[in-house]
Amino acid sequence: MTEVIIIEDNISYSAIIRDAINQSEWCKCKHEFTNVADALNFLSRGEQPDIILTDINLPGMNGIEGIKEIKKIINEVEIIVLTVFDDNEKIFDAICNGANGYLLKNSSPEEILDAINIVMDGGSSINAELARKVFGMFSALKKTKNSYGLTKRENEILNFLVEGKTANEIGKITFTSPQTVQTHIKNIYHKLHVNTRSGLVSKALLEGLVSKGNFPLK
Amino acid sequence: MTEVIIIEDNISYSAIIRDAINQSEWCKCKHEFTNVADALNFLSRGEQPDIILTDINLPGMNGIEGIKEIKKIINEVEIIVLTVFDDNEKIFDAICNGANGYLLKNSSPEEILDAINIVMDGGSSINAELARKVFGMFSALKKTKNSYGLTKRENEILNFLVEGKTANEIGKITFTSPQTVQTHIKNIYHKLHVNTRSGLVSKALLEGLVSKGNFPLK
DNA sequence: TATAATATACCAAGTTCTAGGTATTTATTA
DNA sequence: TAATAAATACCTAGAACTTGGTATATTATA
Repeated sequence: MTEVIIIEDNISYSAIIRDAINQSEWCKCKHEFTNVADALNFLSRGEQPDIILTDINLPGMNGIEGIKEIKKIINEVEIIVLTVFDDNEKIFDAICNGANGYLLKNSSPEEILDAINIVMDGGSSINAELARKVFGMFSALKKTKNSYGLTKRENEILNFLVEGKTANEIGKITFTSPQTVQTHIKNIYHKLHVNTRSGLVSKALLEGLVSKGNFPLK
Repeated sequence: MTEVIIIEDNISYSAIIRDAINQSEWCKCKHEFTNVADALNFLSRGEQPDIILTDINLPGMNGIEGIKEIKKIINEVEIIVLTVFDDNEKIFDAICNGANGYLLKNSSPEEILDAINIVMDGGSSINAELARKVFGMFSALKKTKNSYGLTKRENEILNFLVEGKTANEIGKITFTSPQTVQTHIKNIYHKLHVNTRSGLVSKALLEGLVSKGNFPLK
């Protein structure tokens, strides 16, 4: 029997979910909370639910912080978040904190039970609309246009710099003199408006000017 | 009527999918290809399918490169990829290139039709197992923070270094001597096993040792 | 073909970094 | 209280970087 607890400040919505859960035969919800603090209090008494269904926008501590605190108490619990469509930041944070279910707040009892089922089965469940939003953000991120007009050679050298190599080392690799490499670096500096090696590397990575595997996505 | 084309080198699996699609009333597949080149050739003749269902491991050009090339010809098409479970890299690449459906290669005809439906409806579809894998990688990423045992001061200085500041500048900001800053940097080098400023900045960013907003996740 | 862009290479002065030290003060912890 | 960790500060020599130049051969491109 899967045990679920709910953290949701809208008590009427919370009641709907609870009832839906309790009507199933494999899943029960005996405890509901309207804020994270109460739930943490409950968990620290040694209770171990299988699933925590939590809202993100909660009074007091929000759901994201809540997830972090919950994981400190029990790490094995599965977390499913309920979110509104426009909460881009929050969805990311939830993913990073290890939630395995993502539902829109208007989800039907069936959708919620489905998600619980999938998560208990070892999968992750994400609503199709949210999935498109999440994927869309990743793909937008990857459009690493070389907007600074670096040449092929400059780009090659930039990549070596990001790997921490010195002008000397790069010269040996590219079979050119270190002075030539230094000249290229000088030109890159001017194009990117930086004046330190570290600033250059930082800008290159943060703006996706170099492609380190799937970075910045992994 | 939704038009689908399939790119899949396993012709028997391709046939199963095609038949399943053609048995539906809202979706038809008239063209199958065993490699990307043939599909590109087809698309460049002006054909505009709604959905491209593509394998990732293909002979010749792989599915990821394929997606890139396809997008160059028609940008509006929806892409659903078929992948094996262990293809971590590939899944990321597919997401980054804007695919909106992710199915395991053993997916049933029903699952595939479901995915097509969701994607045509403006959502994204991802198999629960793959979703957990993807989310798990993100959350693992977020946990690599400061595993090198940097002290508070070292961490503070690391952040300034990532901003491209010199030891001198950092000294002025922190009201300490540049020599002290230099000593801290030296210690950071030892802890992170690097020996250049650029290598340090690179490692700090790539491993999430510094927190620049939600970077590296946005 | 003329022009612009790219890649190449060097000079030089001043600054900054790197790596090896030593050493003191201030918590923190065993 | 003794030991440890953290932050502080300085020394030195050699390496590397930064910034301002100049200059030539090659390759696109208008």
